[in-house]
Amino acid sequence: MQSRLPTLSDVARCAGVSYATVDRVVNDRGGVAEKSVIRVRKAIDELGYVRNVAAANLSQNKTYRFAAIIPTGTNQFFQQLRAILEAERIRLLADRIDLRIEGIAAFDGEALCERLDILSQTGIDGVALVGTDDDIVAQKIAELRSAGIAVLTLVSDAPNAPRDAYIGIDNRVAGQTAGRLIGLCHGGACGRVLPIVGALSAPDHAERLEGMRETVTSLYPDLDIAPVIIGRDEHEIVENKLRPIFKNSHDITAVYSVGGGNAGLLRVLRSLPDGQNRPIVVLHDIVPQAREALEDGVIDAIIDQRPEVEIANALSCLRSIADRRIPDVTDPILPTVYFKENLPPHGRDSFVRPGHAVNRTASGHASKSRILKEIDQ
Amino acid sequence: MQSRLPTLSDVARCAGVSYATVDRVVNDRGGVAEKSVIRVRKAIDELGYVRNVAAANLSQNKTYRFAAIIPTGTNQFFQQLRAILEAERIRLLADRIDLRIEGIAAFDGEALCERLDILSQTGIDGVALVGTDDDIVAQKIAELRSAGIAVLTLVSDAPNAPRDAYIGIDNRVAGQTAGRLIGLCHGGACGRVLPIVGALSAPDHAERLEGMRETVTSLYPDLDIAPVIIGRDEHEIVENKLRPIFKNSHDITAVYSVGGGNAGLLRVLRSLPDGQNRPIVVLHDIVPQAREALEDGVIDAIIDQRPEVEIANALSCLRSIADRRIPDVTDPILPTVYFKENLPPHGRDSFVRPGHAVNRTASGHASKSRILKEIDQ
DNA sequence: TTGTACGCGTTATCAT
DNA sequence: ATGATAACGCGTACAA
Repeated sequence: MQSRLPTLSDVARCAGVSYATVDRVVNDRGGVAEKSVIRVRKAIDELGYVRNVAAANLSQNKTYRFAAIIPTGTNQFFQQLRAILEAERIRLLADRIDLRIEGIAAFDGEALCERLDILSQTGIDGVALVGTDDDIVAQKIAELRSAGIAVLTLVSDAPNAPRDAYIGIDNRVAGQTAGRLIGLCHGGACGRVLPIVGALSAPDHAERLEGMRETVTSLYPDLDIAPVIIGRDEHEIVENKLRPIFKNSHDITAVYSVGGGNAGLLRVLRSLPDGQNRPIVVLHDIVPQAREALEDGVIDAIIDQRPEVEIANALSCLRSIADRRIPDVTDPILPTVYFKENLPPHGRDSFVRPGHAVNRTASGHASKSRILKEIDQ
Repeated sequence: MQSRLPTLSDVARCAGVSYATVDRVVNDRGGVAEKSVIRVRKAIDELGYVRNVAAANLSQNKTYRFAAIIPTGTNQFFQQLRAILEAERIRLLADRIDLRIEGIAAFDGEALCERLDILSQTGIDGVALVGTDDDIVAQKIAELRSAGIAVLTLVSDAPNAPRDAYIGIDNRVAGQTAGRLIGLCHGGACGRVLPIVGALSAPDHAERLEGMRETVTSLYPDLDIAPVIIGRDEHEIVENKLRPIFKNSHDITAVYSVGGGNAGLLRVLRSLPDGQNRPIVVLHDIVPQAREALEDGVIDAIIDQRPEVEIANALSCLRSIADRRIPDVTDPILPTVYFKENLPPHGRDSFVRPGHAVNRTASGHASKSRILKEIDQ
């Protein structure tokens, strides 16, 4: 029935000390007599004091300055990632988080380093980037962290770099899952799996490939793995490398595409002659074309990394680090398998039905108009 | 470079009106001259004003009072759900959310209604409950909402009840996915699928069963569906009903268990004579025994509903409704397929590596000791 | 070592 | 129709 939770003042009164003393105890600032500490701790326990985060944030009145560096180019997944970030901007501003979204050429460690240099000079609290297996990147990350800037790797880790955290799926596990799926779909028959990657310098691509290889070779010895196609996540390159393979040899029974450029793969699949059985196809990330292909039955499964969850976790983590708090323990992001049946709905429908508590009162309308306005911008 | 975002005072100054007038415009309180409204709107646009939610929350100094009603009993999934909620309590208190966790017999609409009556008298802002297909429950939900209490159904919806929202997976889709998996694993061979449910009055169970039936009958006509076992989510009941079936007939090639009581199923599976091939097994929800079974190869796949995500969404949604805001559009929760390979790690490991920004400063230690203390309780 | 007082941006109330 | 101002709880600068 208590409608008001205890405050630091309540604790001070209960402990018979001043507000400032309680603050010193609570925030470990030191310089407090031992017996005062004990009395304060006791009062906190008795009253069940819990720090009010809204008040704490307000009193500091700090605007966090974060940046996200996302590869540009035709890769639809990164376009989607960028769109999710853009859509979050206003919401984040309401929590006093100022997010810059930067573009950068994919698979280019030098360009990434340059951008990081510029960013660190403009003064930011943290940055999220897509990791590369590249010594100069690891070096630059170390520099940033020495300068007190939080660094997160997103989607793909940066091996040997002292980043604060990696936010993304375990890509080896994703590859193993793909291997399991492909194996299952062969139903004991022989076959040959064709892997497609963007670049082997991208740790996520390399790890997915390795995971698939592990599972297939150990659990499905009747399956063979063809030489890897390297497509730089560009659909033209993928298409051009793939066409001759499907034209000249008919032994490919499965395709595992770990990265982007799948528009090229799909064009090839859709143009296969009727007589030629289409291979089992597993690819990554629900982007529009992949979704269509799954709905049309041109491919069999998509492994997704839930970019919305990744971004939410990354922002929460950046904030915790900037606050010098222990990061919230978020659940690890798991590679998620989608078939035609459990493909998520297009428009991010939620299951919320309109009702009396929403959209009715004056303040309800106020919120609505504000929100609509924000979305327009 | 701006380290301070514009405030309502800034807007007032820019618009040449008082603080209170700006507040009236921003919060649609009315009673403002049209020309003032226009000037304020213009100033807001020019300055890029965004409401500071920390300040807003602080000024209201409201503690939300929510309740969650979770079935008791041996069902491990609900035990897990309860544990997740318990673990969130202190965190929630820091955001001034007071969460009560209540227990109730499973599949018992009357008991649920009684509990809801008691709760509504103690004064709460919102409640989350596991829905039942039951007229008196629908009736009671309507009463609560008329009294201004937000009502969410969690895990299982309540058909025809005017709840504010349903937070959970689409259970028909989950069933369809199970059907697809079972079909794939048969590799074109004939077979007979044995479904196990807790109760058909539970909408989630009924829908999963129906979804599986749809996919199997339409896509895999060589598969037959055996009469449904009703086990009330109790492992002894499940075991007792299952033993004779596996003893007397050897034609079951797959089992789909939509609910709880799987300890009984697993005992039966583990004690099958060596000569008898174990069936393909798909079940729901990663609870310890199911995890072990998947690791041991006793079952083939688990369909999970990510209870942590469900709870996070439910709380966020309750808060929005209590605030009379438009609920955040959260991504729909999707049934997630796990094989042995992509089973999430046990201890909720995150990918965070310790580093300089965390656990070092004085305030870092303060946070740490507080958090550890909270966990002990 | 301990205590006081002000600022943060919003909401709500009271006065004009 | 408009304006002034007191909370709200925490962090912190400064005084004792």
